[in-house]
Amino acid sequence: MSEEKSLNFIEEIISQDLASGKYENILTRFPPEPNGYLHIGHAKSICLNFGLAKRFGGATNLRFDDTNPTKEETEYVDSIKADVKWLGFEWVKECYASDYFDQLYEFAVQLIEKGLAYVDDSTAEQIALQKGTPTVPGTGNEYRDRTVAENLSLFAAMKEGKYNDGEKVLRAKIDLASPNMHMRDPLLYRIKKAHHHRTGDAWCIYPMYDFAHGQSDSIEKITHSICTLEFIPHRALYDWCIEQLAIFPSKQYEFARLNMNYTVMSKRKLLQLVTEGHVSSWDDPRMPTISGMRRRGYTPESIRDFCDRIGIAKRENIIDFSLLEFCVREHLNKIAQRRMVVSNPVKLVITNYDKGEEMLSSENNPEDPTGGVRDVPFSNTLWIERSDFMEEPTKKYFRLGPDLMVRLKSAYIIKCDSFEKDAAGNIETIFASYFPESKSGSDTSGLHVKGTLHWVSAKHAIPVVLNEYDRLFSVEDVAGAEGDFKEYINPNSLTTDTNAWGEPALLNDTQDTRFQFLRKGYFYQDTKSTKEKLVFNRTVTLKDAWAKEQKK
RNA sequence: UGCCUGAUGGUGUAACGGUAGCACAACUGUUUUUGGUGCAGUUUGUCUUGGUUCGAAUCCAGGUCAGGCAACCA
Repeated sequence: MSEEKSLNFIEEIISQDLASGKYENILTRFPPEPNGYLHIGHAKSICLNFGLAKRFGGATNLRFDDTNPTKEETEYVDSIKADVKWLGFEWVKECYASDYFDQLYEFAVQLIEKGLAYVDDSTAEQIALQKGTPTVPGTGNEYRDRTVAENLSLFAAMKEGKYNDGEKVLRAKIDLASPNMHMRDPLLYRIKKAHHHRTGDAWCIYPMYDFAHGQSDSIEKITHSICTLEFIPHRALYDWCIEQLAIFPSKQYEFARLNMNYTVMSKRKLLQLVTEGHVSSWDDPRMPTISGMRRRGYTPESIRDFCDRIGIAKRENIIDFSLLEFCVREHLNKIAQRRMVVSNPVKLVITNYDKGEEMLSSENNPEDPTGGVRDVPFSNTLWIERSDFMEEPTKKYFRLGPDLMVRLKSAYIIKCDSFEKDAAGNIETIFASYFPESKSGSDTSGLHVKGTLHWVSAKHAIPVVLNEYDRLFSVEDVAGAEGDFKEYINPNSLTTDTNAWGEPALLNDTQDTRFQFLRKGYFYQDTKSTKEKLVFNRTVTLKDAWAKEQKK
């Protein structure tokens, strides 16, 4: 299949580089900063980088871009590794920009020696001012003319810790009038007397992104360094550093990052949702994080399929959330175990059933002929969904109502004879009679019904809790909406249903079984679920044509 | 009044000078013991104006629109 698919622009470049003999093998990298959990946008980048290597017979490094000690933590490093593995990818080397600090320092010294870098004593504000604006060239200052010897000793003193944060920076000496703002003597090193999660207190100066990323690529001999569109202006600097240092010429290519409607993708906003308690944690099933999707029941296969379908291009995009849901249903439909769970139940008594109880058999997955069957206990007192009964049925209602017939899934066809209400006027019990010859699998009744209901035997049913999730935000374009994005959080993004009953087979299933609760949706046991208290997260609903009909 | 990107149905993404295709969404029909699934089908598109060419989504020029760039973040 994927061989037939046409090449995206990056695959095009790679196949040319391979055909021309520029490279024998390609090496890509996935370079997250360990300052948060990975989200679906990272999944796109992961699938791209690892996928490219897989497709063209190369390899991929996992590199932590840990050059800002104040934001980064080991907790994030661990979660990132777990998420990449869970998605199904293996890196050939685990790297850290912080492992290159010595080398990077040497690179900086080389630049100083070539007269291409200088120590600047200006404040951040002064530097910003001196950089000019996109339409006005920047101006230099007296520090720009320091001698090589002076710069060398000042930079060494910076490293020694003789200055405080913000007192001095190392800058490249390029072109203060460049139309590209990033080339107007960019900062290379800043002083940060902060504890680093890996190097501890060994360093008090840290390289900026622009003086770490390209060099790290080069040190690892990355052939194709793929990043998102906002780094396009950085490419000139990326190339400049590599050229001045005369090191391995890694090349940077940019693609459009993933945007999705009804959610947010920025780490800053995701962090805010967690710290301010709008969601329970980074792996809250409503979060677009890999860990959240995993807990919700998404499969790695479906996420990879999604990343495949959205494609790689340079055009800005906003992908429909429903495409992700499509991919999840597509996979789950093939693998999920079918079970019956009834929520908001109403009692159904089958008045002419005098066998007491019997075991019926039901297929585990109609999509999978090898999926087998399971036993489901049947008796004269069942629970069915309250919404499957209508006292005064409308025309297109295929479910139960006075004098209406339906099939009970894997059991019998029944006919509603009467019903009783409680004092408050709610339906309390439905009375029906069944047709013994309509038994599932050996139906000789000749009866035809339009509706099939799921059910559980009241005395065999086990209580379950259902977490039903909806979109986290109620507007499509969350980032573009006016005001604080948190105002648009969907108040109904989580509904917990504690009045639900499942068939006993659920007790025999393992924690990581993927389920389809018939006519309700796909479900997956929550991390906090136990045999004593089963808790299921709804991964995604089934398509529901009746719900659509009702809206009309 | 700078520089850099980009512009193809509702949403994405192909077509590399030669029939605008695919997926999702929507809608119709059909099958079905899940109003699920499957199957068949329908609807909807090349930002604009010129130019080159037998022929332009594609090449060229101008315009329009959208996004990005002036963190001691990555």
